Amino acid sequence: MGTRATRCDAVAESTARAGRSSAVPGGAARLRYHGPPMRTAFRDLTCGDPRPEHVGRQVVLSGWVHRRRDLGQLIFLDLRDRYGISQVVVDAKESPQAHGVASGVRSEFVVQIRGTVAIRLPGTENARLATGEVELRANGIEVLSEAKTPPFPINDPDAAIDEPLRLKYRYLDLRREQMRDRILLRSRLLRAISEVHHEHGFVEVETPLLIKSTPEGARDFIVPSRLQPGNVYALPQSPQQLKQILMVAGIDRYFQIAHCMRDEDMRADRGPEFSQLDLEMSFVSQEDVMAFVETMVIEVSGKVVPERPIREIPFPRFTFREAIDRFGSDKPDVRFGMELHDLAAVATGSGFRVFEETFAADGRVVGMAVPGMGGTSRSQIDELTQLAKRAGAKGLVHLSVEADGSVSSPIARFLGDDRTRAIAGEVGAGPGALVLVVADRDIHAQEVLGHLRVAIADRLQLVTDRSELSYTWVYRFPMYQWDDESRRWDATHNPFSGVVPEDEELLVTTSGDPARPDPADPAGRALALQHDITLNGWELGGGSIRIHRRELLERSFALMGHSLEGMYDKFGALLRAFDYGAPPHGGIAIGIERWAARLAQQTNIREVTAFPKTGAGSDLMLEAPSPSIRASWRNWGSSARPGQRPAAEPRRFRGTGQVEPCYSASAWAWAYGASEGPSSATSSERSPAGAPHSGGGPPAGAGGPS
RNA sequence: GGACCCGUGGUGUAGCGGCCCAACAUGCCAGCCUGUCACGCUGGAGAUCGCCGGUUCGAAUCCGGUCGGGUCCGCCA
Repeated sequence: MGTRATRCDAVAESTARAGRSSAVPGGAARLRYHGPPMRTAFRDLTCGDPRPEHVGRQVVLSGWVHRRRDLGQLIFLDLRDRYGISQVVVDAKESPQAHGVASGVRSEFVVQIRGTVAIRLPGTENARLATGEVELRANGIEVLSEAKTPPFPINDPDAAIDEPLRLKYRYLDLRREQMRDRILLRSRLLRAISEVHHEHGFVEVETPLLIKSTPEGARDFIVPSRLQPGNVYALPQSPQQLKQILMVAGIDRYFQIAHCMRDEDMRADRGPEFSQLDLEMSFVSQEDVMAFVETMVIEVSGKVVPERPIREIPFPRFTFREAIDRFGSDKPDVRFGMELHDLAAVATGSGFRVFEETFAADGRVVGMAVPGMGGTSRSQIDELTQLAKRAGAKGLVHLSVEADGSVSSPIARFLGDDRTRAIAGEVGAGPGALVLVVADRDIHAQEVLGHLRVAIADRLQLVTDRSELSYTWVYRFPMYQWDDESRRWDATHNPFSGVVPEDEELLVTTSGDPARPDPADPAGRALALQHDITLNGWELGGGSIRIHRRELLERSFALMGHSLEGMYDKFGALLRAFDYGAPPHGGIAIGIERWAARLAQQTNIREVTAFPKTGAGSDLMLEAPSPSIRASWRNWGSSARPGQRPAAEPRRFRGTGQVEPCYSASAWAWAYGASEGPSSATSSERSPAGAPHSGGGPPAGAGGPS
């Protein structure tokens, strides 16, 4: 091949370069790029390369015009590529050709510049550029591509830009420094994950994207089958069943960066499609899984963001109960205090109706001290109350501890001074503190306060070291939760989660009748061998040790009101696989977007996603979803033909004049109607990052946004 | 499905019943300028204030609806 010689040259160059760099072991040279050579037909160096060592060399650079400073006979061009920025000096006296071209060049033009690397005049060095000691004295410029004026500044890192604009012109947004850095960070994350897993003997296996629909859990994205008109595939919500089957296949240690899709509403930390680090191990205890994952997470963090310290190793572990009781969340942010306190001891028998009714209904009264907020104004209290109500509270009680230690509160006249003081004491409120109290049903009361805890910490900026990585484990989740509406037990995680050994008896001994679920069934108290990992108050991922024994699995399904036939209908492949010798196994799934976002100190996964979708699921750049699919209907078979056609209604976009299609609810009703009726069980790993969704979803026929 | 917030020259904002056929910054265009690095200076073009309807003598401004975007609840583990 003609490329052969070039490649050999390239390798030689690479070796020479690496040799130079390693002459400064561990020094500044480590920060420089010295991977594969960037020398190509269009350039000798990248825009991040030029250094004093290149002085005197005639080189060619190619890149985008970052900025132009035209001083008349002298023009400065900042040339940019993803490696950095180099200053080019164009002197009319030195090169009339270059000067002529440079006068006509504009921002974001792509140009190729030939010139000599020169040391900068004394006093004109730019310490803010890695290449700032030198400059390229141009003696020839060629415009490779002209460019329109961009719709927003590429060269201003501080510019606030309209979100839809960024998404529509994502290729321009990605040219910006911060976005480039985040994409590079995500790339390093993926690479580190791959390296660490291979080092630990994991096998990378890809699983299919066209799989079987499992209507419970999150809504599936559906793909019609052309070869089997009327039948549909589902896109995976996670490779849960497949990875367990891989364990039965003897793979022993599996990992994959898996693409997952869930047709549910978005949040800042989840979207309709996302990537997860999916892994599974055989012949392991929960301790084995947690130990490996912890090691892996520490190694990966060190490779991706070596400058960021991990707050605590080993990672703090909380049972679900402890996390809820102390932090009001199953993803506790432990970087600041303000822990919750149960007030049963001091609030019982107070005569205050709200408290009394709560206790009578087996609810909880919990409180939290906010240091320094004692003098909070009425309007701020109202704001907090609004926050609490939006989090689902019925109300918010507050007490103020004055500077002299006396306690005042609107409800002091109901509680009496002693009791009021006792509450302040119980939550550890010192002088000047504000005490917030919520009374509600168990877990809910804590979660409301937990919500306030995080919001207040955010406002008061209680996290002092934002660079810290604070990982925690949360485990011993309840296996099931009773759903009052559907009158049955639901898997808290997924139906294959194992039960802690001491609770196995609860499952085996009770007489669950699938036809009549019982909220008092002692099996409902069972705790799962489930483990979630969190980072800085976000759930990164979750997993479990699986049930690999048939009888326990059947019992578990029965508790949730599912028949054996129902199990086979949905999980036949896995259950049949279990008949042929399943090793004990377990694993975890970690959301790549959430991890990358936290590592990049971002609060929204869009910031670490190259091409994200909006809250309504649109891709503003590709203009997807589009109505062109209408032409494919004929291929989807007569049984799939909708009664009413899903109207793809054109919507006009602000400022674009483009037509944005969207599907009406009838399209979804149709798509889901084409699949079979409701059924049971989810296949998804619990809360895998990017964008999870699942759980007692609507019956298949009713799916879809209404 | 629900709540809240946002939408004004290319971009970011100000204006929130008449003083606004809309102001500022930046960008853009033109001219001048040989050491700039957010270059500087001079001049210029550019918006009927997302869209529709209503209230009013009068609407960017108030009200209703709608579209788009964001955050949160539900949903999703």
